[in-house]
Amino acid sequence: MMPEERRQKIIEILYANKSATVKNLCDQLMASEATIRRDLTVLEDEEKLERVHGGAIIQSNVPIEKEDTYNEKEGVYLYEKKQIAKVAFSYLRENDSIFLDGGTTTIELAKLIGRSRIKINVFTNAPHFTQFIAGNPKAEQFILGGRIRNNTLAVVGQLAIDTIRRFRLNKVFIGVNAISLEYGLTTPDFEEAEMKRAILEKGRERYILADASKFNKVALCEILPISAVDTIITSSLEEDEIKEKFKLEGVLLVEATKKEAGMYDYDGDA
Amino acid sequence: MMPEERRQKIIEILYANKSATVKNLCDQLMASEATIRRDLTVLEDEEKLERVHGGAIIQSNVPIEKEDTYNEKEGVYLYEKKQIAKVAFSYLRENDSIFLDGGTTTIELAKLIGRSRIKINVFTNAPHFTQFIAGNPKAEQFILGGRIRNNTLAVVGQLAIDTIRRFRLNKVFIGVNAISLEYGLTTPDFEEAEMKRAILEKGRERYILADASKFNKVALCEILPISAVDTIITSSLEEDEIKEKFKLEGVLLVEATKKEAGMYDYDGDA
DNA sequence: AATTGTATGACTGATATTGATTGTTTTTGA
DNA sequence: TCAAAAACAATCAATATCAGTCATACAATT
Repeated sequence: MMPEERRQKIIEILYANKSATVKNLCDQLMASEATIRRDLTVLEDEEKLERVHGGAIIQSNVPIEKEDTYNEKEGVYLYEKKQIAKVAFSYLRENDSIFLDGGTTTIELAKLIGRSRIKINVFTNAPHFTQFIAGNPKAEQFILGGRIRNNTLAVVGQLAIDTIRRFRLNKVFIGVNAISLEYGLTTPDFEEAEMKRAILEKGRERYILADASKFNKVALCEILPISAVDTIITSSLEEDEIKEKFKLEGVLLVEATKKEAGMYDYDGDA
Repeated sequence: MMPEERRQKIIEILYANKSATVKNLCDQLMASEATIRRDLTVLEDEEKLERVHGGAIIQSNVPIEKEDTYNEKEGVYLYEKKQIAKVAFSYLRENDSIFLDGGTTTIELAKLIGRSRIKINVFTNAPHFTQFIAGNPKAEQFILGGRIRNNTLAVVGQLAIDTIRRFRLNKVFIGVNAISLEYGLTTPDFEEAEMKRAILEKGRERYILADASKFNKVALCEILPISAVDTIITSSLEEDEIKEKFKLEGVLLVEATKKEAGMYDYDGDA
């Protein structure tokens, strides 16, 4: 078994049981204690679990605020996300009806909308976005109802999917965890995948917001193939080769650090 | 069982039963008294419980974080709201299904739930509450869908009212702007009044959270008469006369700064 | 073929956890 | 108030778990 594969299984076991001992994991994964301990160390560094004496426990307690301040320390990714959000904002027009999917990139777009005075209807499945968007008195907000996943704070479930089908959306903006030419758009959680698919199917213009780190990755749950979206907004990619391949799929790849025709600039408090 | 796992279970047992003896915990967790005592010492250092001779009780006086700066304009009322929220929290039990109405008092209750580990289902029409409640991994959250009023950030409208009717709620907690014996509960916005009425009609136990400044006031839109609620939790009122009149209407008036039977004390030095 | 890098498991001294035992403190009830 | 009972803290030895080191295995690269 490959190391990554084994670590993925550790996470799965932890999500199922909330905790696991080292011995336990050894038996299930046919690995030595040393290997399991090394895996746990790696996964703890990635903040995917919490080590305790004897094993590990899952800490599904990941408030968005914490994540935000974490990224703020990281710096570089937050900057990229802000750049991507600016480009996405430049695609908005007065009287658009848009959908904003939950995520750390789309939240930057929500903040931009909240600081602007654009007249717009915003649907979202991310309850915590509303306080940012509310800063713009000309924005009308709608939230999907349903159960909330505590770690991403996104609404998921059948009620939400049923509701989204009742609206006509002009533009939809979705964040994903992984983009691959072969496997399309994928994300780790099944219910979120269902939700994102339903949203994409309702949008007339479909935008994916994803920084460069998301490319050529695959997560557990399939959303849709690449061809199901119109535009991917990302931070700058090194390889031109990748861009060409996306063009062949009928997808426009926009890089945040370069200007494209048809965009107008948005500059914070202008 | 791993130490951390066992300590989490201790917290769970305490939330379910409000208190536990050392012997009791020994039996449930198959550990010696020495081990349990050590666990209790650790958990007390982490301020997750309070040790007493013979065992431990829950002590939900959670560390106050920076959030005060956000609400600083509220000033003296914020203290009253926190006190009211603490009393409201003391009415919660494991596996309750509650509704939390949007408002500046109920948000303090949301924060308490988020910092606790009580197992509870929370329905709300206030999207911005979700990030607080998400701090508690054992809380399941549901949000009503619909249009959001930008000034209160509460979901209103027919879709939300239709949705709330599909659920059975154990306890509902509502904030109001004005309470009057003659005119009942009133609030300035028509749609919010509709919403609050729908919620109150669904609740088995109905609690109103209102500080003393809300009494003997009338706002534009009628919600329901006083008799439609079971308990009003408020800060201390000067006049005993008022309390008597509420009692005649079949409403229990609880003052946050005084102790009442049936409440468990969760702030030792209050 | 030699080298580099990574992954793995075995080993070892260090650290943490546990239950028993002891003597001390607190509670209880006459 | 006093004495018995209960609960407690401190200590110790046995056990479990941990982190670090080393040698081996294997694949990719030189």
